[in-house]
Amino acid sequence: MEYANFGEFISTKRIEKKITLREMADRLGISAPFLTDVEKDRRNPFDMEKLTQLADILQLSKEENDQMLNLAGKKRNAVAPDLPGYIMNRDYVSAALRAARDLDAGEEEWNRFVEELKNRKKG
Amino acid sequence: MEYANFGEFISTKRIEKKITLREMADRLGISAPFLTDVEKDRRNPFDMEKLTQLADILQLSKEENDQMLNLAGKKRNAVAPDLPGYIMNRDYVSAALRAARDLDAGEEEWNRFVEELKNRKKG
DNA sequence: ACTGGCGTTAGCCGGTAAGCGAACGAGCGC
DNA sequence: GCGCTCGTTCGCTTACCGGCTAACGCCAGT
Repeated sequence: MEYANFGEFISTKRIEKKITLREMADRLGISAPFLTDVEKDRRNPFDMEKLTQLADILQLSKEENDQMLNLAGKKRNAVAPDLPGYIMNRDYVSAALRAARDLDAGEEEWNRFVEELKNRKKG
Repeated sequence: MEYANFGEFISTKRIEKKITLREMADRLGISAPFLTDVEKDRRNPFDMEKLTQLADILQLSKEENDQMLNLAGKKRNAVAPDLPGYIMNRDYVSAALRAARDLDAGEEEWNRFVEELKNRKKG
């Protein structure tokens, strides 16, 4: 499924699960007005803590969760909020990203990297 | 060289180059008090535009520049500010980062990725 | 002793974001 | 018609952050 933004995503998922807006707000520990604003894309997505709760409440699959995180990042015009923690303080990751950027690595090259990782970890 | 934080880095480099604080502030288009605060690590590092100017003023090598960007990121508790632009809107990069995280990829694996990239682009 | 440059301090301002309570309008069951 | 639930709007408070001006204390030179 395609979603225009983070708010639309969580709104759709919430309604699918037949959860009321006020109930979800309660479960997240926020007010209903705040939640409706986020769903309507008038506020920024939540912080990671609430995003984690959200994934639990909405029972998201890993794919859906990744999608949600990406949408959360895009609205903030930043990287998905689960990634900085991994990149930060791993200077070799930063260095690799710069190398990939400077060498114009494309999608296939990144995918090949992932495949090799999987093979190596499995074998 | 090791630097405790971004401010210490730019302060050290500035003094090495025998540039006065007020002069550097002028060149960056900011006030001297603001600059001193940043050097003393009491304010956040600059935005990318000023970081680029800074690299030019201080005549940083690529390695020094990367180091500066990493330090700028750490102070903000975020990824180095040159990277989000590359990661964002490249969902395959986000996906690869998550895969690497979940598979516990180590430094050697990331470095191998970079080496392969270099070989492929060169050959 | 005076000046001038240097880094620094203190305090202020404007913008933006998180988050809330009060109150509202629409729909529905009785 | 009444009352309830639901989503929503309005306006407010609080906090942080970028950036500034004014003014300070410290030397070095004259």
